[in-house]
Amino acid sequence: MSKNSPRRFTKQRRLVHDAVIHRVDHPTAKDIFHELKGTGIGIATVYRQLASMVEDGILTTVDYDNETRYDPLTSPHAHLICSICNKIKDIELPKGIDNLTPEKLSFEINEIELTWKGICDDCQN
Amino acid sequence: MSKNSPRRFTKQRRLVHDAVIHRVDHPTAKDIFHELKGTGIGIATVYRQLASMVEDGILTTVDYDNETRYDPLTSPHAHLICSICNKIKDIELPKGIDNLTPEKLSFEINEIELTWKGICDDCQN
DNA sequence: AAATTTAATGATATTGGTTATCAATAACAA
DNA sequence: TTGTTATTGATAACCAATATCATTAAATTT
Ligand SMILES: [Mn+2]
Ligand SMILES: [Mn+2]
Ligand SMILES: [Zn+2]
Ligand SMILES: [Zn+2]
Repeated sequence: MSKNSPRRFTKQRRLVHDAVIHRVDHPTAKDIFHELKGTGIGIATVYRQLASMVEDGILTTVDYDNETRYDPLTSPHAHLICSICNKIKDIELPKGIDNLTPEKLSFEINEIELTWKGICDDCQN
Repeated sequence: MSKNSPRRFTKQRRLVHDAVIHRVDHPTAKDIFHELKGTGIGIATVYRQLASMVEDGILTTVDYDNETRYDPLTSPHAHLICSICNKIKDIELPKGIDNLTPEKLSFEINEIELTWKGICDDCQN
């Protein structure tokens, strides 16, 4: 949204970017950190870079179980969260959802968050 | 859901229950603790009692900003969250929402979570 | 290609929400 | 009343996330 600071193209920024940009499983900062273990990157830098990518609109966040997860899919979509394995799956936002938006109120809507929680097919035994 | 443990009616349980059961603003554990400041109740007990009330199905939880908030409204409903004052309002779940449920997948849905984030009328200046 | 500027890094301390520990207490049953 | 044991409260511990700060290294200027 705001690009007011001159962002330097560090090797750490590239590392975090490349580690998260293609992932579809909504990793935490620690997940990314562990993936980059061999590079010597600091945990604080991972947190900082992920936060700056959110600022830049490259990532969105998904809060689950009081932990921030990062999502490279920035277009509006819904989620399926398995309460057993905690996996988060992207799913298409239902077509008619915008028609159901409460417009009577003077609430200025910026964002919709739709999540179905349950048990994924892998965990159904 | 499960009432497998013999729950004792302590005065602390009554205090927490009475402090949260009629609230409509989705308080945190610390909010309840501060409301009960004069009673000498311990912060750990507040956390424990709130958790046990969730177990008993008396409360539900709403996670926002990596903090657990407690909700005495246990029937399915949606939320409006103001990203400025962080107030959470209950709102009716749109009628047609169940028809939009993704049933193609073999995902066993237990719960729906629908939240609109934006700016409440009070914060629009 | 230096020299300069300063954003970014990494180690680590700190914060804040939440849970674990455990001796003391009190609810409940006998 | 007595015995059992769930619950309490103080506090240590845990964990995600942020703040601090000396050092490093992009980016810009000589
Ligand atoms: Mn997603
Ligand atoms: Mn609610
Ligand atoms: Zn699963
Ligand atoms: Zn507001």
